[in-house]
Amino acid sequence: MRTATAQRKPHRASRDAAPTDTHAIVTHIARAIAAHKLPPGAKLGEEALGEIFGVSRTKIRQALFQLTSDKLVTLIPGRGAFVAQPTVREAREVFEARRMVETSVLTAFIERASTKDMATLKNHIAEQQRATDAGTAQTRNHLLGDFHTVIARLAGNDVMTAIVAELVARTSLITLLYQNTRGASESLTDHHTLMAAIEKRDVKLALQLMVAHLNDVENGLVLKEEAPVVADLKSALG
Amino acid sequence: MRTATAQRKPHRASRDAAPTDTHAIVTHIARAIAAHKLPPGAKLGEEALGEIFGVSRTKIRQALFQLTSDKLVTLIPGRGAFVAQPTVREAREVFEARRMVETSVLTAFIERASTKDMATLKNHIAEQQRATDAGTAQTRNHLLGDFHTVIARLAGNDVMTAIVAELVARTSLITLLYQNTRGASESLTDHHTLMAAIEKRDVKLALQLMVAHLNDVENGLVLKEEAPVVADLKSALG
DNA sequence: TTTAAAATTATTGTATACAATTTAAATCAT
DNA sequence: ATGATTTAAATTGTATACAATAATTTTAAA
Repeated sequence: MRTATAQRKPHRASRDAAPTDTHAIVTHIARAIAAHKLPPGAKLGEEALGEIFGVSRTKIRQALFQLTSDKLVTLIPGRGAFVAQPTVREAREVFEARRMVETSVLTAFIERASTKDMATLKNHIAEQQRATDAGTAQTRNHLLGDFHTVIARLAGNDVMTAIVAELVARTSLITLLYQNTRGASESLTDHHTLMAAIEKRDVKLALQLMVAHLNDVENGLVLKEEAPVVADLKSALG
Repeated sequence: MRTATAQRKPHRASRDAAPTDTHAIVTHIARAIAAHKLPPGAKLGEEALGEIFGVSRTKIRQALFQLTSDKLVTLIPGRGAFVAQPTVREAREVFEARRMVETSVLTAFIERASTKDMATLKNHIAEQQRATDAGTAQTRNHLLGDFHTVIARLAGNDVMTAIVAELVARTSLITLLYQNTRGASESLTDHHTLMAAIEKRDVKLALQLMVAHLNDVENGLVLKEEAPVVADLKSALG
């Protein structure tokens, strides 16, 4: 069945470390990007990543392709993979998309939410508060973004949830590249105010607040084409 | 630098056929699915596809991963790739997502469209008409779906355009799986009526018509869990 | 004959080999 | 020295090798 040629170094079937799967690698890198450990423009060398994750280039490649389709990584043919550097135009489009998508999702949530859903959401805000008071910047930022995804999830539409999640991830890259002058505490305040309107099931007010919130974040950015930032790998992926 | 072992059959650098790139493969398979040549549930064997496209499994694999992230293909670990079979729930969610997303996009289009944009859209409908009168079912269906994507593109937001395009592609899979009883001519009529409202820049009416259109398509489906359909490869990818 | 078990064959998952580029370094001319 | 050319090293793109798993067929038992 197979044309036998010459024997080489044997493939090692059982490994010492865990058999890290592709999804884990994608998540790990995505997290590092969201946590601003890997700045926009950073080179993502395949061999280097393979070494870090104890896996061959094959899997790294898969991960990089997936990240590319998530728009977190840019793949330049023959040159390699880099952490994406969304343009000003793309940044504006992502924010517009969020206004469009999240207003619909929020409406659906308010119309459908059970008392339990409301409690879940309030609880999430409490977590955000705790992380802001006494957590790392990384978890705080993650939770602040995750809030929007959670609303989508509780609205009960997985398709919309995936869309929101992708937009939120892209936003975190954007806010790093165009240093937002707006602090995390302002966002948290927005979330509190928004939650109050949601709980009263005041759709009109809630939509107004959501749009205002997204606008404020966008306006807090310095949306000018910047000189690319660069940095190294090994330190970022602890 | 490299540990030389034994020589094997040489890699053929220059090929006889065109050096088909991954994107072309993705498009080709996606088209075949949209054209209903590859029914939901059909097995997508790697070796077989490689033979068809004259390329190794490596590239086929990449293409299948991409199609999986587009939700047109389902990847079962250890078992292989299959044309996706969206569940009833997923189908409903895709339609809800389209109502949410496309109303926002349509509003933006009407507010921003230049006279030229209007003409472009009208021209697209004329194409749809021609394809319905005297074209293949494949191009007709493609154009009927593409109409929605074109509105997004003309609205000027690439992020939203990508989202709409993905939802439209998934819809074509859904309409096959849950045989829609509604004919193409009805959709075309809807498009004509919608265009009239768009041209008058009557946002309220246009939104009403768009939602009604999407609802009618959804209601034309038999949304019951069906027994899987299956079929072969070679014939589908002419 | 029908079912269960074993052996066989085919397919997927992952690593590696090698060609083609691209990047970096070294050499040479101005 | 500075800039252009050549040479060398590293990196990416693609195919292939082999291991592991799943599907299939064959054989054996009931």
